[in-house]
Amino acid sequence: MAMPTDLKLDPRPLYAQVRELLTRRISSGALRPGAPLPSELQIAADLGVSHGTVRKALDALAIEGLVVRRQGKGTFVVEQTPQDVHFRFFNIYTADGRKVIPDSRETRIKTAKATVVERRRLAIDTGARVVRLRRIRTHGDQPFISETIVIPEARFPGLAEHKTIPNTLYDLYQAEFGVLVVRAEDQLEPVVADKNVSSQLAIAEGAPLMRIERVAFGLDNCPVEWRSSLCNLAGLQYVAHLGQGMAPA
Amino acid sequence: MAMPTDLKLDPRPLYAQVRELLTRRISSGALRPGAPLPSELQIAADLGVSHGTVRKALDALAIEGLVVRRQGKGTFVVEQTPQDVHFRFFNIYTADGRKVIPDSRETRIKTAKATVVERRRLAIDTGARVVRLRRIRTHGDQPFISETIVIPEARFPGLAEHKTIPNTLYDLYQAEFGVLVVRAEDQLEPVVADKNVSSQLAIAEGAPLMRIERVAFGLDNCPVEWRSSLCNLAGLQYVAHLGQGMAPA
DNA sequence: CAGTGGTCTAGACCACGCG
DNA sequence: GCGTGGTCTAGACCACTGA
Repeated sequence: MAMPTDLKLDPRPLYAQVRELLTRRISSGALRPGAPLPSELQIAADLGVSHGTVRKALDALAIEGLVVRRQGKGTFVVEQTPQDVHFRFFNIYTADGRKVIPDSRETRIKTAKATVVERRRLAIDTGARVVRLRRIRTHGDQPFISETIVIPEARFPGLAEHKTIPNTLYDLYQAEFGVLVVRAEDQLEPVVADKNVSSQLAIAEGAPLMRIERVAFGLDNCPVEWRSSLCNLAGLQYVAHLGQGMAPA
Repeated sequence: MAMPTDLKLDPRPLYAQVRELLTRRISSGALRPGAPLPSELQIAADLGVSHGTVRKALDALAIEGLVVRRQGKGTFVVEQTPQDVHFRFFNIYTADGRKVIPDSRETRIKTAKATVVERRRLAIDTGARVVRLRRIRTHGDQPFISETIVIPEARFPGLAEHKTIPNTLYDLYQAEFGVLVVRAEDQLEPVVADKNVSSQLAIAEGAPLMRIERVAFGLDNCPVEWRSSLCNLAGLQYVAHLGQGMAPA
């Protein structure tokens, strides 16, 4: 709770320093998912800054989705539920605008040395090992996505030995490994089904598929997952929102 | 500048009322694109609220992209340039991560009574007329997108008579018609090229294409444009960002 | 230099959740 | 009733812009 390297020699605004300090406490695991942060007045007193400065830092964390504020109760480290994950990171809708809720089957896990592509996508070193997870996702019992998920073994020790893997992964990442996914980038490309995937998804060769490649980022802004999916949308649609809260890079 | 219906009977927070009042002044055209807003202290004095309250309202408008703040100079109504539009609303990248800068050719314009689909997408009434704009977009002289753009004639009177149509439209919408696009929703779907589009884009029938349908929304949160594009991405990628917020310090 | 937005403070009161 | 976050005020000082 005490002052770390003390304040005024840092040229950045105070609220930015407070924000970063709290971010570190969360990413380090000192504040667990679901845990309450100290109250605004408490933090202000601890750090020797004013109420308003702490508020500005907490508001920023709330906007980033790192923290949840509840009037009358307190401020809590976000605890991703399968519903949260699905709401924030799943973008496929039916023609009448309802979100698709997929299931998973035939999940297989292996570990291996990372390939060149995997190392580049995940920004990891030569020789590092990864966990590869392959599965088929279904919508109303129809298989429609074949996906491969790759994560660095160093961040997820022991995941490959898990007996059962849940349908949504990001809540598992947070609860079991303290890895909070806050942002992701999808790259989309239309392709035609080859022989291999057409048998997996029970469709004709040459049918149009959507290839989605995603890199997901953690609190430290480093990649924590790469996944590549082939989707037989067949009347479903991938929906992207543009223009809200984007700032020039 | 005087107080309109006066403040305290409105149950909403003061800053929200200030924000809405300024939004109305912009969308009504009382404040033109590029025009300076009154200074924070001026607005505070005019409305009889404090500096901080005005600031909170202006910060919100800046985040929404409605307004641009420049330290030492003032706060200005956003003036969309072709570069802004391209940055915020164009999502196609080359394999090595550079944004594609397309050109347009063969632009054709007609007006007509809106079809059922157009009426639903644009939320306009039976019998309303629309302007339809068709064009081919190119990347390095290669045609790669065939698109149809539909806008309600009521919001864009006389656009159909324009001799020349620029490459980016949203800056034209704002400068000529006072329509500011602040948000859009893209629906993506992989398809295969039929005979018609394959000749337009000089590709083989059956080649994989990306179909992108977009509805763009104005300041009043109503749809102002519907566009449907068929894209021969051919190694290019559509990129979508998920989860809010950018990099920690 | 005066005027603008950006940061920070200290304190007030309100609205909510819960015992 | 008490502690929480949510709103609002009044005033201070800094950093930047441009005449």
